[in-house]
Amino acid sequence: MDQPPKLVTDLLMPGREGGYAKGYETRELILRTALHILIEEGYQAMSMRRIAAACGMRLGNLTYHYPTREDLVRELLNAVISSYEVEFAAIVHAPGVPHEERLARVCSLIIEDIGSKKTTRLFPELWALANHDAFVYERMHELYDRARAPLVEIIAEMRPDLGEVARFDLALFISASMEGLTIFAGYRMPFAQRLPAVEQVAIRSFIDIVRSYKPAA
Amino acid sequence: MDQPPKLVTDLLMPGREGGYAKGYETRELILRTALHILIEEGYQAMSMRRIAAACGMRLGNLTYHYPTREDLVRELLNAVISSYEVEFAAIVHAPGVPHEERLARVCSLIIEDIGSKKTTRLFPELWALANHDAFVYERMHELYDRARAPLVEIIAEMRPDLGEVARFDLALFISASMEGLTIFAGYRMPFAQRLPAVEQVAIRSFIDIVRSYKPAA
DNA sequence: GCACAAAATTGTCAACCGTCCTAAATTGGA
DNA sequence: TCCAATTTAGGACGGTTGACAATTTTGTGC
Repeated sequence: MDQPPKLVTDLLMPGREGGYAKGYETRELILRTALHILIEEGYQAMSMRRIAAACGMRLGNLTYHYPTREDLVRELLNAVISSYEVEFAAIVHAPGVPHEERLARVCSLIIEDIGSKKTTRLFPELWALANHDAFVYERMHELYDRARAPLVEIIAEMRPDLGEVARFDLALFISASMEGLTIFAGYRMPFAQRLPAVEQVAIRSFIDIVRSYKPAA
Repeated sequence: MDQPPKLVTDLLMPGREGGYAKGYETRELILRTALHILIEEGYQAMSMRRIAAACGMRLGNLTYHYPTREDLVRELLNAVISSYEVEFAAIVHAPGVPHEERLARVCSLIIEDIGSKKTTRLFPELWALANHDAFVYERMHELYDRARAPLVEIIAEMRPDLGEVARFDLALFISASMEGLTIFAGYRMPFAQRLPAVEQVAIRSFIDIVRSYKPAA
């Protein structure tokens, strides 16, 4: 009742090479549990002992699979971000649909995702971590590059007259606008109720600016 | 060289009642140092010992002024947010200036602030904390309420035909759009260089949507 | 079912954390 | 100047953290 059933896998781990099947399942359990703690209680609550306990295993076993906390965080980040990446890769094309409608659909998907508990909780943690951790910074912005790609593509079709830089600036603005909604209208945020309405405002605004934008002389 | 001289006080402490002047200065040093660590190294690095050491004082002394870490965090948050609140309160009025120009100026100020190191580093920390700390959540959204007020006011003047809800949705979208820029074009973010250009896109977009918005029937 | 790699257990380590307490030094006002 | 209020020093407590080593149990391919 707290959250509708998830539509996408929220964790995408690299295939296993060697090792037992049990070990792979255990690592999956570990990352899934770690993500759960991260979402529910935040980054600092996600300690090795806390994860191990929540998995019903001993600390030594956890450190067997992930020798250091940094190893675990890296793997978790890779798995989580990979799942977003395949999601974005899937929504790129919709042949026969007008450009503006495609823009609206892509934005709608992203904004609805922002309303989910996972995204509302996870990304602010990443934003904070990225400011003090080069690996998180790198990996996170890699994800955003891929998320922006469909926008750049659609904008290019709507405005072939624009230069690449101007198209990019538009996509950047649109992407940033949507991310900003997280804090105000994300899951259990004070204006979560307004998310559908603001989504309409946003999409109208995005279509307008892409249609009418004239780069500075 | 790392940052231009700050234009506003970045800390606003409540006036002292009783007590010596020395103590007030010490508390100010403590909060200023804590803020510095928070910005440079993140929330979890901001430990009592770390703060005390950076202040050149003993732990016992720090705990005299702020008995618990929670006390310190509360005071720090109040001081930091208060300084933003006076900043916003100051930019409300500009008589004789056209509405659209006023909207542009307010947004310009906010976006330029987003480009500062302090804001780029501080707010993502707040966003993450707010998800797991009721006090931070409350205080932060209180700040955003005040930051949105000037926008609502200007929108009301530009669009007296709109209902309150529609005006609010517009202001919410505009506010969220700007905050979202933090992650992409804030201080030392990958597209910090594009901030001035995106600012122009944003402001044009905001003016357009406020001018043309028609609420759903 | 055997042998061996993989997985899981158990216990220890130094480092750090927030909190608390007492004694000394300093300060500011009468 | 003197005294009380305030500030600082210094240490100790219990608890948590990440990392590590030695050991036992388990799973799988042969």
